[in-house]
Amino acid sequence: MSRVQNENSETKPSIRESNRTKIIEAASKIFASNGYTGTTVQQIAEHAELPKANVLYYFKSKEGIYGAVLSEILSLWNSCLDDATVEDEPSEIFTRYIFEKMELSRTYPDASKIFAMEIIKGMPYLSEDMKHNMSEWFESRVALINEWINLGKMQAVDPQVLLFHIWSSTQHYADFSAQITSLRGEAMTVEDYDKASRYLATSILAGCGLTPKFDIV
Amino acid sequence: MSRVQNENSETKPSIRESNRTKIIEAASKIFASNGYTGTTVQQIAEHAELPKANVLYYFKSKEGIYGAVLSEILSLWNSCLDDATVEDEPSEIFTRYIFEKMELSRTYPDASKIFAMEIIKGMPYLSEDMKHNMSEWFESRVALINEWINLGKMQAVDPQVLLFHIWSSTQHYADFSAQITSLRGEAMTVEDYDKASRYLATSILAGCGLTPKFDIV
DNA sequence: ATAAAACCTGACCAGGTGGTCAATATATTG
DNA sequence: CAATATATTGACCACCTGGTCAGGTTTTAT
Repeated sequence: MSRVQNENSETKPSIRESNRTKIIEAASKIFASNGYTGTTVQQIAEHAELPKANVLYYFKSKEGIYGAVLSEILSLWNSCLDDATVEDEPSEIFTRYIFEKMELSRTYPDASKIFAMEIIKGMPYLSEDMKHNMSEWFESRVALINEWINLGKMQAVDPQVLLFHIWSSTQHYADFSAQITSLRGEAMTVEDYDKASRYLATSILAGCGLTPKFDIV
Repeated sequence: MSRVQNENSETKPSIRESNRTKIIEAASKIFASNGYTGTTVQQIAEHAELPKANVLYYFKSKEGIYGAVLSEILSLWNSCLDDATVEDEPSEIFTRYIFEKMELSRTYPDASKIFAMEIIKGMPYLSEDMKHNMSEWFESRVALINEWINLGKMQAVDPQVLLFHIWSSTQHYADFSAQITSLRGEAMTVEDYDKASRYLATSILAGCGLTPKFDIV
């Protein structure tokens, strides 16, 4: 009974977990704006308000910190698309998915940036395990979309290209926020995100011969 | 007679320019896959087949090399959208622009990657000059699109959001090529790029109430 | 030919980096 | 209250990095 907030199976009280999350949060910010090699353990330590040696006590190495950050990020990547089925309406699922991805970009821009840089550099630290999970997820979603197409629920578009389209256009608002803010002259507000989401949903769904269902988001 | 290959106005023979471009080309590759801080001058020197001290003879500093690479990249960024006018048909211009951006992603993926990382990190090295140029270009294109809208040549979509959409969905194929190859199981061919370009043009133009003009690309 | 300019490069250095370690302090447990 | 596990930390080090420089070679100009 009680003690619910622990996602881990271990019953370790807290100080360990508390410090580890403090470090991971600090590291995420710095990795996002400095990149992996541009980040020093000293910087992470200062941001976490811990001595450097203490940081290295919880994570044996800088690479260990980075790995923890990466896997933390991937655990965020769950979405409504995960448990969509053939019975669902693609227009609803895609609309919701686009809004979800946009909300993720708005709420966790650092996570998106770190992931983006990792991929741009050729995924040097992404474990085979993570790649495998990504591949499985991707294949199953491609299969699902193909079923929708065969059922005549949407136009015949290449499912892979469609997924890339959704990812790129939504993640862009996190990854390129500096440029967007610079060009617009001001940062994106929640309303701006909503407008952009509606536009993206309209355009992307139109490319599938669908009309977005805004009432459900 | 002969000596045509010099793009610069100076009549300096060649050795200087030849070595500088050798260095910049080598640096582009390494910056793209290692990032700024992840790249060492030694690596650039080896790739350019020059001793390190010789590299530092042509560029005073690592930052100098990076700056040269960045400005080289921005000089690639010219496109058909630059000299489009109100008289032009938006469907033609956008179709051509999307195909151009995709061709750029396919042909110069390293340039796109370096630029993407620079922006993700918050544009720390982009000169005020370059930012200013980008802003001017952006504002004038936004104004042009607004004119098209006022003339009823296309649906009323936010021009800023539209441009971000085009950039993100096309540059994705350069920046995230590692992920794309990994998920597809094979690299994108020229035909794959063409298919994806057609799809993107269809979807993005549909979002503006337009139909792409494939015959002109 | 000769002087001047441009080019080349091995050797070197000061500063910063990730990571270790031994000593100490704190918390947990029986 | 031990005693044992966990947590904390300053000091330290081997290594790597960007950058310098003096002395050399080659090219160009007169």
